Amino acid sequence: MPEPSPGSRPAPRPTLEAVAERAGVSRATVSRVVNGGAGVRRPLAERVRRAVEDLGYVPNHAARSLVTRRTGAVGVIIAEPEVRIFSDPFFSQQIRGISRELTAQDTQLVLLLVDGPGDYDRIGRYLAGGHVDGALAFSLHTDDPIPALVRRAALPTVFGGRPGWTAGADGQAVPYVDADNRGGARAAVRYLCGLGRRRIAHIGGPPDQTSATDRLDGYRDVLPDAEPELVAEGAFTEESGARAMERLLLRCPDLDAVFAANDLMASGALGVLKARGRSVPDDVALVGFDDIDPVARTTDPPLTTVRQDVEGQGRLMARLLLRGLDRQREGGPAPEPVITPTTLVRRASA
Amino acid sequence: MPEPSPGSRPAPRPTLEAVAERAGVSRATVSRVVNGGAGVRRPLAERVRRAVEDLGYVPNHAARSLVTRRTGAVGVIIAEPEVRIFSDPFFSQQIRGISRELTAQDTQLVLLLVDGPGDYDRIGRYLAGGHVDGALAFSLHTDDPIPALVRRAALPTVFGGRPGWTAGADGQAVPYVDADNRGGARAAVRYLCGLGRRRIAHIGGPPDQTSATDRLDGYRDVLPDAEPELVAEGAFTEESGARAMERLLLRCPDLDAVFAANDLMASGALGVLKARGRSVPDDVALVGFDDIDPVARTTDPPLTTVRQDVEGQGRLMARLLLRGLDRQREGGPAPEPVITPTTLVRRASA
DNA sequence: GTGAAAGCGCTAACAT
DNA sequence: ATGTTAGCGCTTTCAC
Repeated sequence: MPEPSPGSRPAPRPTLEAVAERAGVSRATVSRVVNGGAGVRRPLAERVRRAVEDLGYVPNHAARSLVTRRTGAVGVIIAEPEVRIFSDPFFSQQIRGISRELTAQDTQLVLLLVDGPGDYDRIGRYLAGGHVDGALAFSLHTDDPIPALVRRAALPTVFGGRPGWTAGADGQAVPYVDADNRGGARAAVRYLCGLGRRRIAHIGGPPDQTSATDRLDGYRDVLPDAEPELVAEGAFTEESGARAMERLLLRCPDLDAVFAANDLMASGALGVLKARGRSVPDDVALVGFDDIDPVARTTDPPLTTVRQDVEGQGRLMARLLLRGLDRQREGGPAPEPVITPTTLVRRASA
Repeated sequence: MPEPSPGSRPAPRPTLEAVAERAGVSRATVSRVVNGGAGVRRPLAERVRRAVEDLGYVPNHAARSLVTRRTGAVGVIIAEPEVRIFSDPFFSQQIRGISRELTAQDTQLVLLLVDGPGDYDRIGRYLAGGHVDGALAFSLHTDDPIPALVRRAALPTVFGGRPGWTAGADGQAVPYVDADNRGGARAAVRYLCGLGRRRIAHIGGPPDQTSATDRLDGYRDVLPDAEPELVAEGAFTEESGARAMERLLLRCPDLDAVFAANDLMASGALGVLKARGRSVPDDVALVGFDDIDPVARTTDPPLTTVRQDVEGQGRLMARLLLRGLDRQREGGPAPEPVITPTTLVRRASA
């Protein structure tokens, strides 16, 4: 029986050579056909394709990589502070977007989880080791060691979210994809103004994340004269939003609107508002940010919020990197940052 | 200035050859040193190591892979029905465990997200393409196409969770890692019995997942004569647990205990019980399964539940695969399944 | 348009 | 213990 018995070695995969022989052509011709078939006459190409099919030929990636000097893989770095990413729908969507785009470009996604401070070393070596053609990283905090790593590895990298340090040490622009946080915040606050609200508070995120500071900046763009008491700092968690809301209520009992820097905090704030007997949106109008999937539409009332296309951002990150690879290979410039638009989604909370 | 100007090509990486020349030895010797240095005299090895250091030599992975026929990477397949995995703490922990183990073994994690039925084809080609040495897959449903793929690709694979089909088409055992679902369920139900409960109901998971059927089997092991009315089917979601609880209450108003096949459903059931005025644990004792992180300890009352070490399972999957790789390479047998123990965690709900 | 030939950087026999 | 040598499977000039 030709059935491989449990103890037999795996069958050796057919090589270009084998295909060439079967098709009665040279290896070079097969190679051309396999790689798009440019410059090969139809009948020949057909014969080759048939031979490939018959033999079940699959190109050997290592051999190809050895000569092309491309791995066809990119690393996605997920740093320690973000280990929870997988529980965060935000990241999961972004990864999904990245995966979609990479897949479409026949590029592999190598997941690099940073699992502790000691891991940065390992990741750095890996990146420098030429295992991947480029990297994607999420730059959440200003003191992240990742940027230095990829810089040292001289590896093309695109960041998700505007990095805290805007330019590299050598003045090169750092490529990143980010939502228009500032513009979205402006839209939210303007909307509240348009509703006739006069005492508009803000619950901000942690000041070491640009998404938080950018949204705060947007708030200030519209309300440059807002009293400092109207701004409370949270940590992007529901709990922290609740605490911030309590402080705000204490400091400014007369507030009539709140713009929270994300939906989670908005949800926390909503709970406190209701518990304190303030009706939303009648007494206090509430706007969030992100339009995060279950949260924003399942609160009571559902949240008016600023939507950003997270999956699209992921796709964009991958696309930017892949485009940049070809260019940088030729010594071209790194790709420019991309800011994706946001839209205000009206629901019942404002 | 030796600083690479923005328009310069990336510096070519030093090769074995360069190191050999600098150290005044042959390529073979350098190779030996780089790969552990067995059989090379101290002083020589030292000289080589210094040269490696000086030149910043990093082995070319493609070249090595070409000759060793190992890629040093494994694919982690995540199928469409589980796209939410990233929001599921269960999977995120498992991935973390996998990542930890692979990292420790210097093996890369290539993430393969199946993004639709059409993707199975692509994944199949990829797996057959020799890009990875093995695969890790989660076999949630009985009709999953993944098993067929890896089988066709003749790729060593370890499953997370017992697959629905216990043996391969050729009678080979399928390697997997799973919690002792049946034993854990038995422990839970026995515990309820020990509490003096006499009408113990069960909320089961979807019957096409072995984790659900195994837990049901465990329940039946202890209560072989339980009336069918005491068993309701859920879908492992909080909502489905609530619905199942409602049905149970209708059919068996006199029940005094519930064993739910996971914590999410237990949480849903808890809500219904409280809404119906049944106090937990006084009127109805409740036990869950998984000890899922925020859920089990934050319900009111906190859940008594069956804990499984999910991260450990992930690590085990990776370890099993890597060990199996070496063996199977020599035509050895696939690794045996591993069942990890569960422990009953007593909290306030039972 | 097609083929011949020269490597890509490395490991593993095989010599010594 | 170390060096020599022959490829691994592929792409890519360069002739024809």
